[in-house]
Amino acid sequence: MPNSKLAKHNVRETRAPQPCAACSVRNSSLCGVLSDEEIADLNAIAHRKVLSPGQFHVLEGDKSREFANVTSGIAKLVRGAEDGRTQIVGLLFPSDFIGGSIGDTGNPLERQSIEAASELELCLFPREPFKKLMIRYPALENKLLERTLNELQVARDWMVLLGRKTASERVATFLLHVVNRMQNHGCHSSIGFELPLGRADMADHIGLTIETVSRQISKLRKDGILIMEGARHVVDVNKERLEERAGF
Amino acid sequence: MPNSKLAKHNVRETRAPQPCAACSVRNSSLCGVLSDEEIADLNAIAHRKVLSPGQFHVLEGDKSREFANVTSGIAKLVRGAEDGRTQIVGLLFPSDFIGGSIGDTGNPLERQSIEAASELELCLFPREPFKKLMIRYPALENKLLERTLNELQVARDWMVLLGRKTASERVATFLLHVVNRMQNHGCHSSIGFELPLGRADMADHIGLTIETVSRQISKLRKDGILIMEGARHVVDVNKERLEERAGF
DNA sequence: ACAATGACTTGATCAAGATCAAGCGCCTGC
DNA sequence: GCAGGCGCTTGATCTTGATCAAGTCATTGT
Repeated sequence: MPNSKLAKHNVRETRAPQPCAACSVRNSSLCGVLSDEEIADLNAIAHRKVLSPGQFHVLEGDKSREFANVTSGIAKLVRGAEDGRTQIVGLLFPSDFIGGSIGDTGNPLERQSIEAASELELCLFPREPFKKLMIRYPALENKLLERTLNELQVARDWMVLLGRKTASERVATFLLHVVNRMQNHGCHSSIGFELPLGRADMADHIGLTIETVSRQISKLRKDGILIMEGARHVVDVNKERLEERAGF
Repeated sequence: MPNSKLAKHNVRETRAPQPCAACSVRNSSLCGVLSDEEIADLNAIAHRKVLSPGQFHVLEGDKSREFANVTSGIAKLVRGAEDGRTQIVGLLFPSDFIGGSIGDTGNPLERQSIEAASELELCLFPREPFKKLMIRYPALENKLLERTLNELQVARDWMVLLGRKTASERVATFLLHVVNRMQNHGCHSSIGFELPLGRADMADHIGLTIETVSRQISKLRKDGILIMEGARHVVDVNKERLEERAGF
């Protein structure tokens, strides 16, 4: 496991080192709508990037903005302020796509970036070539629209959490989300799973402080709803009781 | 001005009473990407609906879900819980489009609806015919994608507000949004404008209580940043000072 | 082995905003 | 004109979660 000082120097970036055929999210990602012949065009414009935990991939600035697929690992979509306050506006799991905003009139204030929460692999597509491919393959654009509309629903669900839920509801809701996504991606073996975020990141995602998150998790453990070994490894969860606590 | 009991009975619904040519948002809405000939196809599937303040247009249930354009008035996108807690996840101004989620696998929990904040006119498009038109006119789908990506950005901005901003920052941010949108839509004469939401709705949009919103507005008035006549009519705002208070 | 560091936990205290409680002004209907 | 209701304001008090402050535990470097 690389330490963080070392990590800053080992970003690797490669151009299409292997065909999409070998990609672990070939079918579950956006790419799933393209045939093996069609996907060659996508492969031609793609390049991969590997990030270590804590490293950033910046989405700001409209000159070099790219679309991206998460091919492995977990990423945080982060928005920050100068004064240190930050908000994680989304988690990205393998097969998730990052669309950014498509318009060329993008405002410069879009201070949003992707931060690796684990060892992370991205498949990047430069903006303009990708847009041309969407014109050529309408199914691609259609799938992106469908996913974006879904993301909008998810973002609005989160607005309800941030605007109206209590601390214990927030933590329960967050854990449910993680458990569900982990199960969908097969990262959830019978021996449990690792929480993708530490306490500080959870706090930044659900709009609380580290201490409040910690206390709420302790309470869930005392109440037997959550069984853990150490601070990150979840052994078991009682989803029914968690759903009760999540409210709504 | 109809009282709310009367209002419940005068929903009017008509099928394409007049061509899109006469529509006040013909060019600023999604429809702007279609030529006069092409728009006839859209007109053929459209029907209009007029709502009085407080009336709902439900978006739940995947059988009859429709896409919609706001042609005049202002609407609230509302998500609610059984226990009375409610969150306004967006405001809709003339020319805004309501996409909902496009997938046919829509979850039934999508308890979201549109509530008229003023006299409101919607132009509704049944789901399936509209999707067919998007296939026929790719520019339509492209424009919808562009708008949806923008809405996602806006929703995530709001997540930062709800997760990390203080009460006074929230109120200032909200007022800035309203002023800017009002100016864009020409609803902002030199004699000022009416706030589109009452205190309770503002509270539900920015995640506060009525009382806190009221106190913050009183403070802005005392500080001379906001000049009002009565509780709803804004005579003038100092945008620079409001931006300072909005933070970030 | 041992200091140092960083992630987490726990307790004590504080404060921002919620809740409770009047009261005001305005409109509406009788 | 007047009672009633509604939306808003303002004040007093309370609560939730933030802040401040140790302390634990595991890991890492010397």
